[in-house]
Amino acid sequence: MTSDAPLGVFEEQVMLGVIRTGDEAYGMNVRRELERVTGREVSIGAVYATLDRLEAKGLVTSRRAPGGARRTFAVMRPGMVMLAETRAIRERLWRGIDLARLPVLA
Amino acid sequence: MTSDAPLGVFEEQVMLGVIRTGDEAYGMNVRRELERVTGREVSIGAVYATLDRLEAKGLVTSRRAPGGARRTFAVMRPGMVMLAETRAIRERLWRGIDLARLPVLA
DNA sequence: GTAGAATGTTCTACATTGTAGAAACTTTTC
DNA sequence: GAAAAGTTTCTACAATGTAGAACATTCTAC
Repeated sequence: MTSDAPLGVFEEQVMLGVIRTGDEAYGMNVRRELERVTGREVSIGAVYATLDRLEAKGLVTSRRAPGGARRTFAVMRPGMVMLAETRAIRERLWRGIDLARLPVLA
Repeated sequence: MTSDAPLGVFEEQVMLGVIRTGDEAYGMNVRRELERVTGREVSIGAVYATLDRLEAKGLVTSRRAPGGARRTFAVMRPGMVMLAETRAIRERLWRGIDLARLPVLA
């Protein structure tokens, strides 16, 4: 149940971007969605490199409409599991921490 | 308000580990806390390498009790800010996503 | 007080992930 | 059918993740 090798932060973001854009999840669109939601610039190269790596790991699939230019992606079950695990672990680490009530140095 | 360069996942974990262990936040202890909470093995080298990088970025400080062996760490204000930002962005990306109700391929 | 065990830190080396941007390819528009 | 717009691929490098052995310090028992 606990597949090893944690997701990197950008990997997680990209997967979430794919899920968020649903049917329309091709590279450029994922990029746009990520920029929209995070408010940060995302280079297109970064998106594809990450998508390719996720696909190589079997967390994501891609297909291209016959004779089409766009390559659309979808998150596969193992990807979902990874996302869930990643989140659960983080949840536990954050539990009980309230940054606002914390003594700070400098 | 939005300092650039996102935190890596292990960087975030280590900072949370430092916060969690409070006064007792020296390397070995942070490691133990991380293993306890995440349920995964963490190599001590990884912890220190990360701690050193975080210190180099000014997100964390360390000091050693005079003539003591242990080096204890604490998260500094910029580190807190980073943690908060990292979390906020992720929150936005996850908002509205429910992994349980999602069509999956394979 | 000293040898050995236990605890803790540093160092080195390499694997994986993050990132940018130009090149190449497709589709659309005129 | 050529230029423009949109999309993907490729290449190269930077930053982060990771392991483990070497080294230093403290503790314990004698």
